[in-house]
This record gives sequence, structure tokens and C-alpha cells, in this order.
Amino acid sequence: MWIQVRTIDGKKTVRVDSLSKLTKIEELRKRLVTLFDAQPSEQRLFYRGKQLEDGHTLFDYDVGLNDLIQLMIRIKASEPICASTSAASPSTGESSDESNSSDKENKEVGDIIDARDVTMGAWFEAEILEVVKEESETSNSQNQTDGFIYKIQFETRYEDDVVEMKSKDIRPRARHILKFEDVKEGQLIMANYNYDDPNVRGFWYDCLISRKRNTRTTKELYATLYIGSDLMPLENCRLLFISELFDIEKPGTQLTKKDLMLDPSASPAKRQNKPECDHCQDNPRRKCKHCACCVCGGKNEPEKQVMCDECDQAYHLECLNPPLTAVPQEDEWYCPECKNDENEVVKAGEKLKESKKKAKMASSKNNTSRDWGKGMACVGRTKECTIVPSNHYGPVPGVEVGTMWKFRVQVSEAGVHRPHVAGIHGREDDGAFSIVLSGGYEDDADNGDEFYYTGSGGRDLSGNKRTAEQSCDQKLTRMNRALAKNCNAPINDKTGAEAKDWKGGKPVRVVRNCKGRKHSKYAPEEGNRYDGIYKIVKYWAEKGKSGFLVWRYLLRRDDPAPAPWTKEGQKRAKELGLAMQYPDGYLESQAAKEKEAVGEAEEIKNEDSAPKTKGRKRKAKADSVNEKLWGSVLDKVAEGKQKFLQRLEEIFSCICCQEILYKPVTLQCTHNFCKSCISRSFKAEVYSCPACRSDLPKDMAMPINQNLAKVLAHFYPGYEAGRV
DNA sequence: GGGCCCGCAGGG
DNA sequence: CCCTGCGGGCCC
Repeated sequence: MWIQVRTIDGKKTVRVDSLSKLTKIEELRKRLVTLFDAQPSEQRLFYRGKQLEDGHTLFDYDVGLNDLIQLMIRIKASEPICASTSAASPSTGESSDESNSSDKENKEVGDIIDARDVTMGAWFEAEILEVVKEESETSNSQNQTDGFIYKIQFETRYEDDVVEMKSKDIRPRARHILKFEDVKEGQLIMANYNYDDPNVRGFWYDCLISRKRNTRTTKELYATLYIGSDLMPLENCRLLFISELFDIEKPGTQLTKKDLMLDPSASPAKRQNKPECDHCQDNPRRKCKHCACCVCGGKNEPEKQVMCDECDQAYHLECLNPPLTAVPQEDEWYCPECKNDENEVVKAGEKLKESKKKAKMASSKNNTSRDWGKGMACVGRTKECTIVPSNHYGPVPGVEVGTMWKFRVQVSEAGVHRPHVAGIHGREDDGAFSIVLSGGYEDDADNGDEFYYTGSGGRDLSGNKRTAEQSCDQKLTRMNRALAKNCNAPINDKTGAEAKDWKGGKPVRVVRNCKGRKHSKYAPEEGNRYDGIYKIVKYWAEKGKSGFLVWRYLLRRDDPAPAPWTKEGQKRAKELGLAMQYPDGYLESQAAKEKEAVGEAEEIKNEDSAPKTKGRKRKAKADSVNEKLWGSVLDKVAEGKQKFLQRLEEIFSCICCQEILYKPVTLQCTHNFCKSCISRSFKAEVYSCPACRSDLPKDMAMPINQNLAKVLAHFYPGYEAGRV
């Protein structure tokens, strides 16, 4: 599968191919090193707001096909951390000796300040409630503390929670608006920005003005913002609200509560943040199920609303089912929705738990090491056909008879046959819209213009299978009944029915899949092909080869377009330029895989043919023959890694034990054996090559061909386990 | 060549 | 919500 990785500023997006569901986060990081010029340790990866941690897989985080992962590149340690911490905060390193001791005196209980939300890096209005001496004596300029802890309360965030802050994260409340005209490049100010969506209001960040455009028609400011817990510099951000630019106040100039009591007009205007709720824009008069009670949407009686500690949705006590009479006393409360699958939930920063669903999967029980997710078996649609509704009968406009797709998922995207796996698409009480002939039922004879089809069901699919042997009778329900409905005759689930006028039945789109080639010469050689409209002539129940009852259908072609296997059909396909369609990027990624295999193989081969051992003539000869063997292996590379590996195994298997050569010994006659196999032969006093019978010296040395061993270990990691 | 088994899409 | 399913890649 592939995913998209985008830098957090949205400037660069890269598609990363040939990943599997079991790709580890650390492996993904390696892939990003060159793509983004960032070492693994400098990469912070986010998916759905969660930071991805090493040791887990993409599967663990439910990362799916074509999903977007955000990359934040940590600033390199050698660069200055951030202009804002030193310039804006009163008590960091450079702000020096003088402030370290006297600083605290500048900050007192009741001070009107701004405090930094340490996870976002944005500033919010707050007040100092308490100042306490820091317990540890580690306070110094390096960890950016003045030795005091400031207990503060945000005015608009975290409700009534008291938050502990260090001096670097608090400062006098901003209260001087800067005029656009007065702002200069290189100046550090505070402005509003939304890095999720720079076109709307966000939060208040420190900004270093990098560019200013001031003409008669355009007034623009660009700045480097410092965001996130590490105050990552985000460059080239266009400031949207150029009439709301704040000066950063000097330390010790904060107003106090007392000041405001004496002169209420000095109170700084409340800064406007991004609306908490994107749905109602914080309008108090609008009902909103997103930010208010998620049942009734009402904003009334906030004190009688409980918040779910998982989904953060609010519930009026009386809107709950059953209603609660009082706010729960427990520290944590989960709404009915979340309570059921607590196990599925991973809170931020918490270790991943195994979800119930995933725990049920065979992969977790059997402890298999099977890799999966690399191919097209499990991908979802990336497009959806909207030309016709899903219950459309007849051709899909624009899709010609003879159209070919490599994978079923594409057939689904085209709207020709929507189910991913199922052979029949239909509705029980209406009819079937399309079917796929895939050779899944061997008694399905096919003469092109007419074919037999078997219904679905009657199989035991336990164990998460998609197909299985017939193990009980099929019933004329579900899709079987749907297909029967197409027949131009009253439905009969006992004996079946035959149409008097078969052409009068409902049309079925028919797709033939290459797997049908086993039994039918009308199946395409590759992928799937739309063969046009068919009608149901008759249907009946009979004992299938398995001995169980199956429903069978006779379909006959009724399409004005010539069938793809006829001369006219082929001519038409040529005229229309119909060619096999592949998913976007599929061929490219296949080519990349091939290239990868070639590179790998050649590198390895070179290793094998250039032994580091101080070989004599005999040795050199042996390796030149391995060279030939390699030639035959490398021939396969063009056919893909799979074929290549098959050949590799064939060529480098031991004819004694029939397994991949373990501790390979290359004989003078050029044949390879496991060291143990050839030794066994010698112990039995047979001194000849098991392959060519050529004589070998009794006292023959048996050096392991280390290079070959290395190669095999590379391609079959762990194959040596349990071998002797 | 054949068994295994995953997400996804669809209907009910 | 649950059940079903003529895919498709991996692994032996």
C-alpha cells in the first residue's frame, strides 16, 4: 500500500510506496530520511492527531491506503531553539543574572498575564493564582526556570483547572496593538494564525516578521511562527489579521488585578481565538450537537452536562438513556457509546492496547509473521461511481463493452460491479444489477453468449474466509433471490422458473474475470472485462458436485454491442482503444519494486562472485560457475521479485535435503550442498559428488561459501533456524 | 499450486 | 448493527 506524508506546513507532500500494514514506524522513518532530509530522530509523525511511536506498525494505528501522515521536523539542536523563548520570555538564558533573582518579584499573585499552552505554543489570557518555590534545586538558565512555579488559571481554557507554569511560559498580558505601518521585518510580535487552515482564525503565537508588502493595493505580512511544544519554527506564514498585531510586553510591566479595579478601562480587550466549535462558530443561540449536549444540542444548564472522558462529547444528565440524577462522582466518566469499547480506545500518549476486534483476528492468535497489506487485496475504493446510482440496471453510460480492469476494486469504482468480493450485486426484493464470472463454481459452463451461473451461500466461512467448500444447501434468499427476480417469470423458491419471453427480464451486467479461464475460454487472460448485458432465461435448484443443493441460473446475452471475443468485438475494442486499466500509480510502483529487486540481486551476486577467501584455483573455478547460476537467477528479476525468489530457491537448494542450502559448500565440480549433507555422504565413505558422481578427494576440505551463505540469509531471513 | 486470511463494501 | 462474500497477496 501507499500513504501520503506531508510536512506540517503543508508545503511538501510525498507519496510513499510499497509499505505494508506491518511496516514499523521506524521503517517508515528510514524511508523519509532522504525524502525530507530529516534524520529519524528529527521526525515527529502524526496521524489523526496521534503521534506515531517506534515499535508499532501502521496497522496498529489504523493507517489506511492513501491516508495522510503529517511530519513535523524537529529543529536541529545546533540551531537556536527559538527566538521567542529568549526574546519574549523574561527569564531564559540570556536574560541573565540580574533577572534570575529579581524576576520573581516581577510576577505576583493576581497578575494579569498571558500563558503559553505548552502543547500548542499559543498564548492565552490567564491570571497568576499562586507562586511557589520550585522544590528541586536544579533551577538554572539551562532548563529555563527561575526557580518558581506559577500556578495560573486560563481565562478561557481548561475550565477551572489550575495549571502549573514555569516563568518562560508566562508573560505580561499583551495589550498594545501595533499598527501595520509600524511593524518592521525582523520584529517579534504576537499574531493570530491557524496552521491547520491558514484562511481562518486560529490562536495567538509569537511571530518573527520575515516579509512585509505594503503597496497601495496589498498589505501583507509574512512571518515565522513558533508552534507546538518544541516551538518549532513554521516559516513563511501569511498573517491574516493584520489589524490585530500585538506587541510583546516587557517583563515586569504586567497589570495586576488591583490596577484593573482602580481603572477598569485599562483592561486589555479580550483577544479573539479560533471558535471552539467549527459547527456553530460558538454562537450561543444556536443549538449544536458538537459543542453542546450531543443528544439535544442545547447549550442550557452547562452545570448539568457531563463530558465523556473519551470522546469529549457532552450529555445533559437527563438526555442520557437512562438519565442520571446527578453528576457522577468518579474521576472519569464514559458515555454509553464509549463505555462499550473501552478496549478499542487509546488515549493520547498512552500505550496502544489491543482492541477487541483485532484481538479476535487470527493473526493475533496464531502469532503468524505473515506480512500483509502490500497489495490490492485489502485496499478500499479511492473513487466512487456517481454517474448512476448503485441500484442501476443496465449499462453504465461511458463504460464500453470490452472495458478491462486489472482488479475488482476498479470494477467497483467504475460502478459496473460494486461489491468488492461478492459475485452477485443485487437486492433481495428487487433484482440483481451485475455479476462476476470468476470460476469459483466449477460446474458453471460458459459458451460465451450463454452460460450457467451458481448462486452464493451454503459455505462455512468461519475463520474469516471469503470462500470455502460447499457444506450445506443454498437457499433462494439474499443475492440468489435477487438474481432470480431478474427472470421474466413469477418468483418460485421451490422449483425455480423459466421465462416465456427471456428478453423481457431485467438486465444484468456481466463481468468475466481471468480466473474463469480454468473452465471457460471466454474469460479474459488478465483481470476483469465487461462483457455486456445478459438476461436470466431460467433458474432452478439442483444437487451440486458437493452433494448440496445449489441454485443455478442460465443467462443469455442480449446486448447490441458485439461480444469482446468475436472478431467484430476485437475490432471495436481496437477502434475504441480499450486497454487494460490499472489503479493510479500501480504500474509505477510495480516498476519500482522490480528495480529494487534488480539492485538488490546484483549487489548480492557481486558479493558471491567476489569471494573474500584466499581461494586457490579450485575456488575461483567454483565461483565462476556460481556466476552462471546467478545469471539464470537474474534472468528472472524482470518478472518480479516473487518469480526471482522462486528461481533463487530452485537454484540454490540442496539436492540431498531438498531445502535451501544451509552452510553451503561449493565443490570443485561446481555443485553446492549443505555442509552437513556432504559430510554425511563422506562419513558413509562415499567420496563423490551426489549430483554428478565425479570423484572427490577423501581428505577434501569443506569450506563454507560464506558469500553464498550471506546471500541466502539475506533473501530468506531466519531460514537457518532449526537447521544443523 | 493450494491454503490462509485480511479490509472493504454492500444488503438487510 | 451484523452478516456475507467467485479478491488477492503471502507463504509454504
